[in-house]
Amino acid sequence: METPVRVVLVDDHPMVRAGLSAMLAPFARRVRVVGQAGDVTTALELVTGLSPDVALVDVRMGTASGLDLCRTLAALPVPPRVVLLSVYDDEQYVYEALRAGASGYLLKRVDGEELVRRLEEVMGGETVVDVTLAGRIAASAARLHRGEFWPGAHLGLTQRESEVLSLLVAGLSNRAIADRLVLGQETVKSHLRALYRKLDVTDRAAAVTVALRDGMFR
Amino acid sequence: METPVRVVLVDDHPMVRAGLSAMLAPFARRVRVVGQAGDVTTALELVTGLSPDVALVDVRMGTASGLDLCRTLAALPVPPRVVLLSVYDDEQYVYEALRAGASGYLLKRVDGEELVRRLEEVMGGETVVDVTLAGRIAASAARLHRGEFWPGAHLGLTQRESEVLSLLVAGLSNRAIADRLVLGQETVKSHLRALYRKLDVTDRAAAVTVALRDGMFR
DNA sequence: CGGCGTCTCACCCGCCCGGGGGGACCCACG
DNA sequence: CGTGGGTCCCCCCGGGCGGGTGAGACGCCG
Repeated sequence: METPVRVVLVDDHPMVRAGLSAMLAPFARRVRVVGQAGDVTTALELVTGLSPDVALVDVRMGTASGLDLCRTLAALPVPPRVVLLSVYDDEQYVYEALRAGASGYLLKRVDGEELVRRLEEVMGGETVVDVTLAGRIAASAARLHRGEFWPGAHLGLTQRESEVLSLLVAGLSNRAIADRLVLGQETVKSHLRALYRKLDVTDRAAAVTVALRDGMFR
Repeated sequence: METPVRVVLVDDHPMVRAGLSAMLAPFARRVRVVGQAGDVTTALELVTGLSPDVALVDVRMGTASGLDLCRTLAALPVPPRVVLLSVYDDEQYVYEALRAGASGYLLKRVDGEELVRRLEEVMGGETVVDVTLAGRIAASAARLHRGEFWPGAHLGLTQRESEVLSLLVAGLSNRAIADRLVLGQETVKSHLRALYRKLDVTDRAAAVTVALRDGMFR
């Protein structure tokens, strides 16, 4: 066993910090919490002062974004590895996180043993992503290979229909949709009819309901 | 000092449970954590078996809703007080929570001292709401006193308008809405016009988008 | 080459819907 | 007691929308 991983916790909830500390306490020989911060400024002071191995950062700290902090930390002369913690199991966030320079993206459902193992993996140079997310990312990658990448493809919508639907959800009229997509409104009506048939609805309001409930758009 | 408040923790994140335990540990004489559950079923077993004073429940447990659990617990022969914990500082959730039978709605930013005090207040029969939320809710106290709890009340919708909107989201036509509510469709149109004005939209599709995005209906 | 699906556009029809009036009743509030 | 808001209903009107049908252009695949 090597020297323990030195970790700084960054989260605006005292509760979460206490939870992390408590969870990591039994593994003190492998992971050592050397500091805690509840906001971005003290987090920066702490990291520059202590030069920890890893900063364990919440992605959503009230108003401030953990992603921004991640970028800031990654730009330091002696950057720590940054592992982001989140409750959002959304693929998109993972991409942003890794692009922001994070070495890991874990969900808050992890337990102590798992967390310690992941932190050690990060120290070994690996990039760790929560397993459930990793699975989904793999699945969506597979979909990409099959060519299904626009929202609604799983319902048999064509790309164009998906575009029309997104504007419909945005509240645009047929005329406005036509202008936006540089089409005649008759064309838009054609797409809408196909859309209604595939979504099994009879009007635009119901189509919006189906689309939003399905999670195709936000 | 009376006997300590007996609390059961319900949260799908082991970390949060650990954090709560750690935060409450220094106050063992006032609050005692007698059990922890990571899912709804074990939570039910625990509560029925231990009959705790308070169940401290996360509103958002992965897929399951803490609100549903709250309703279930409130329907038990010997119901515990239920205090919901959340990261969402949205008035609407508070309404739903209280309607679901909760005795409290606290944000996860609370510290140990605060939490202990709140739990004791709950045991005293009070209904506790996070102070920042309480302030905002006080603004609409008049509505609360009149018992206006329907979805959309926070946007100034009347109860009738809310009913119409819900059927609109369900994809019904004006005629169908009128039949369902036993009204003339001219009346429905009246309500819809008021609705469009309040939601700042011009047609039903946009109204559906606003309603669903706001979380008024699912 | 000849289907097949997608995307594009057109014409016609019927009517629901949005927008503008107005007016009735009831009840709470001042 | 007046006033204001909520609920309910009515009229008219024009346009947007849903529904049907048809067709030309393009790319794909067997």
